[in-house]
Amino acid sequence: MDSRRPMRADARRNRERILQTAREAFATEGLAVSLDEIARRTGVGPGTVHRHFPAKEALVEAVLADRLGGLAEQARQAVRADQGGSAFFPFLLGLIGEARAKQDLADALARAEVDLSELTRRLALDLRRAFAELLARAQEAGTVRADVDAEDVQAVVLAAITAERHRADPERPGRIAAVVLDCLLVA
Amino acid sequence: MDSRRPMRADARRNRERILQTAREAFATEGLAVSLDEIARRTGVGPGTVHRHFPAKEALVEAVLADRLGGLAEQARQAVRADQGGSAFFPFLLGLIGEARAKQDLADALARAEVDLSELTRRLALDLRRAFAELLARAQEAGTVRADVDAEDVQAVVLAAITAERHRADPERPGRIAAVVLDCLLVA
Amino acid sequence: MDSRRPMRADARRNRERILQTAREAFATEGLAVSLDEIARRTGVGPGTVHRHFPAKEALVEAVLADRLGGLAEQARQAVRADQGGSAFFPFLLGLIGEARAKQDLADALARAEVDLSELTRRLALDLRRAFAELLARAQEAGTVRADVDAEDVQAVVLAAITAERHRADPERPGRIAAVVLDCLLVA
Amino acid sequence: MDSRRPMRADARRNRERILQTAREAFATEGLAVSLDEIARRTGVGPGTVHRHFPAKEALVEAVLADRLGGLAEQARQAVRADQGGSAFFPFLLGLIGEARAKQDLADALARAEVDLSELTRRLALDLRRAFAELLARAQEAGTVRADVDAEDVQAVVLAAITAERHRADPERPGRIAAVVLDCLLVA
DNA sequence: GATGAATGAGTATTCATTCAT
DNA sequence: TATGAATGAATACTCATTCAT
Repeated sequence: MDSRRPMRADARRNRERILQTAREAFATEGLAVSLDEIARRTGVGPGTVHRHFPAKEALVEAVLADRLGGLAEQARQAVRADQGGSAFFPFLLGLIGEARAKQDLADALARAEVDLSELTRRLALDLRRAFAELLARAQEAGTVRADVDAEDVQAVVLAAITAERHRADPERPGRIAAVVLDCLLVA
Repeated sequence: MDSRRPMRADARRNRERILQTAREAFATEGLAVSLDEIARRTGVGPGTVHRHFPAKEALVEAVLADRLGGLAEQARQAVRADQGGSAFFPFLLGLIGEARAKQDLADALARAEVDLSELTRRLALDLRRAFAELLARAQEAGTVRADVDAEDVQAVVLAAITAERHRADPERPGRIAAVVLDCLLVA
Repeated sequence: MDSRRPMRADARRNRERILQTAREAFATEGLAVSLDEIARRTGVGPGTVHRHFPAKEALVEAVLADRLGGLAEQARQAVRADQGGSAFFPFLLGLIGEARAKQDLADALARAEVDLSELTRRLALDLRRAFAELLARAQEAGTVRADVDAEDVQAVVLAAITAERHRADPERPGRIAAVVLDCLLVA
Repeated sequence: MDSRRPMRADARRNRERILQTAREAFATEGLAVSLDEIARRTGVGPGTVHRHFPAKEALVEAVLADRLGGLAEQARQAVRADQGGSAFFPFLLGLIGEARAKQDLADALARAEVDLSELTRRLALDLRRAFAELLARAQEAGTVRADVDAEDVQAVVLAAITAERHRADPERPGRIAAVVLDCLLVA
């Protein structure tokens, strides 16, 4: 395959549809969903899935990369919109809110540091950088405690997502996450 | 199995040994470990595993119930030893510390509320009650914020475990968990 | 599995039946026959084949080893029955005659020297030794040319089998093989 | 494909290139090489391979026919150059020597008589005729035993190739083949 | 009760072949 | 015509579950 040539329109469409199916399947049912099942739900043959993603791991990674890419872009936007650290908490809450609907985000964050390909590592780094920038501004503004770093914040976000997932209160969405995030405030 | 008749001594011993093997296997390698493998490690045939646990799910639940039972007992001890809410944070930190070594604890807590059998639900309730008692005392003593309930605390503990698992600092074990737990302190 | 304990009677029977099916399938259709097909023909599930032969290569080797073992035993008998080199040509002709019916024998000889397990190598060596003994006696008796060794003879036998396979004359079975074997006579 | 119309120049060129790739691939790696792989190595799409060779078997046959055609041409040259049967053994030795480098020749000879198309059968016949001519002259000259026919000789050649392949002595290439060919000499 | 052999549906992956672009 | 994407049957192998010994 000549990777410099753009993919044929129908192929690209199929690739997107498979990715979409996989994203949902992995998010709601976990990574154990079989490729045959994903093919079936997408409405293509198993061979088509394999053409686009030579091994299951490749599909998992593609889903992950897609997610990380989106997050990194959101983070960069937040940096551009930021005024004196004001974007920090809203960004985190947005992240958590999104994760409530799409469970795979937590997986993306959780696995971001491990066993991944070059592309994925680069995207994770992009995200980390924007994260760090937002954090630094909030710390300068004195709203966030000084003894945490970007990785800590990422861990806390993951923690908040986890908490939210297991203590979802339909009446007050995001409440428990907000409680957890409180730990980042200056004392 | 006729549950009214006590099990033969050797049968009970086998059941315990299988449970022990499964606990360790699930904790270190995840639920994907095969029953044949658990049988092999225990030194029994696969048929024996099936006799005690008719389906894999039954074994998973038994491991979970075992874990929850242990936690509930620990919690009750903490209640008995408590002096003016003093046992609250040490108990949580103990929980988190233990979870660092044994991954299945997080799963136990996370799944405690869902899809489980009568026995498991009862044990989860026992745990919840002791938890609530510890929390109430700490809130009366004024060390824990008043706007959280026992379920919130459980979610925060799960959050702290998650954070700790993804931000493990060998030099300062428990640091990020402590940061997260800070959110429970009165403001 | 405790390999010191004899296999259960029914298991041994199944193992033999699978081996038998595989022998015939490999001999008549080549190694490309699928394990599922062999299972089907034997009347067992694919899992049963896998229990006895963990990978396809293991089954191929088992078939091969079986064959080599039989050949080695035949060769040793020929050595015991030999009188002044008299057993040499009859043994070779017997080999070739058998190979006419069972094609896998040629494969067994051909692959005997390569890529094989300890067991297989040992059996191949046993065969070679008996072969060499028969050859030495025939050479001493002056019926076989002195400038060939046991490996040469094996190659010539393989050659004769090949020739026989492609020049099978139903009226005079073994004729072309006999012609080829003539090259071993003293000039 | 309309065989009455000459192929377009570029199409013919593609056909040749695919054939060339297949020849090398089959010779060095066996028939298991996939058509996609052959397409890739040739630098065309899999559809193009299929256009020229509707099924894999057709490609295999084409390679075979190509080989047989070449052999027949060599044989005819040998006949033209022959002086009183002098070309017989050199031709056979040349064949065997070539087969040492290119494994597919043995396959070509071995399969020449079976399951093949009209074209292939005709080429095989051409080869057989030239073979027979060489043999007749050598028999007239009294160097080759009278009780073998052209098909016998072909079988012996195949046998010698097989022997050579399994008893290759790097120090004396062709030795075992020469030993086998000895069986054709008059006694 | 225990054993471990057998079952068979299920998994990831490959590849000859078809067909839309 | 050429391309390469899609198809889907097939392959080797796994494993929860059943059942004869």
